[in-house]
Amino acid sequence: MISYEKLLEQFKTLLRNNQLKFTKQRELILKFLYENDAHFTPEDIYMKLKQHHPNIKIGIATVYRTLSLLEESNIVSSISFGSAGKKYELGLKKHHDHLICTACGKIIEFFDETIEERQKQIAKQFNFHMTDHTMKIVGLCEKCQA
Amino acid sequence: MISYEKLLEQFKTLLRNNQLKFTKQRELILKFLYENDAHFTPEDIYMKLKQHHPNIKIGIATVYRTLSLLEESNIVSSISFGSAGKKYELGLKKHHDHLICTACGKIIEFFDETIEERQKQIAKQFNFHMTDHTMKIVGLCEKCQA
DNA sequence: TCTGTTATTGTAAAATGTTCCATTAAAGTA
DNA sequence: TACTTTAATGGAACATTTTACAATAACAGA
Ligand SMILES: [Mn+2]
Ligand SMILES: [Mn+2]
Ligand SMILES: [Zn+2]
Ligand SMILES: [Zn+2]
Repeated sequence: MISYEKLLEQFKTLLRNNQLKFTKQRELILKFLYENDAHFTPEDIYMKLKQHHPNIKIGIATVYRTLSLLEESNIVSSISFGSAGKKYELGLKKHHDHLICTACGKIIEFFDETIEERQKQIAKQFNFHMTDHTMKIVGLCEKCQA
Repeated sequence: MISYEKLLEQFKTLLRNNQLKFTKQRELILKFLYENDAHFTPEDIYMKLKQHHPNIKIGIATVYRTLSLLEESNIVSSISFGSAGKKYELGLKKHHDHLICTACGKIIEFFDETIEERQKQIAKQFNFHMTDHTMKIVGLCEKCQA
């Protein structure tokens, strides 16, 4: 797993290469996701940051904007639910897909080489240049079946 | 492919079995999706219906509600995009997944037995009761690569 | 460190999507 | 058909997400 310092350098380089600026707000959001290995809505992140950093001013719009930027830059990834909206997580872990429980909202992560390989073949078959893919298995987790 | 009359009967039966009512608005939306084999946003459908049926009153809220109902009833299915929101299509076709071009919005449909089978195995492995699954391959279509 | 340029910010407004509620319409019964 | 019950509707209120804009902070160069 990459260290936070390395990640920060990587982010700063990315910003510099695109004539973008490194701000307190952007750093806070990146750090929050680095330190909290779970899936969060923009609102989740906004509330937590306001609470833990009352001295630093931050607006909800900036959270939305920064998450979009981080996602475009492939630093975070998102999944969306039927109702609960979009949730973000740091995308540093090896690529994975999700099982989502519709009853309790639990998210299980998995990786399957066979599926990954098949996706590449399908893209090729349609002369499609794949830049990303997502797969969600929706249903009931073990507990919620009871 | 099922005829519209059969589909309508199926829908009416479903409504009856759930003490729901068959309304002009619900019929219009179902018919629109039956007659137009593509992917539409709720706004798309709302505009088209207002335009082609100026005599029948319909509200945007009803379109959202009806699409949700139809999706829960497994009559339509939806895919969501990065920006363009959620798009709906009639779910009568054999289950399939999607390739989405980020440049022109083109949607290609595909079905892959290997992936379907693997998904079942993964759900089983996590003692997960799968009720649905979606997979999206995002990238550039043949044309947009040029 | 000071200064000039420009991207980023927070706030407010706009746009999109969801929920509430009083009115209307569907559907069953006589 | 007339009557009764109850679900569905449109419009407005509300919530969430995106955008516009003027003020501000980052950063490069002197
Ligand atoms: Mn994940
Ligand atoms: Mn489709
Ligand atoms: Zn669960
Ligand atoms: Zn394309």
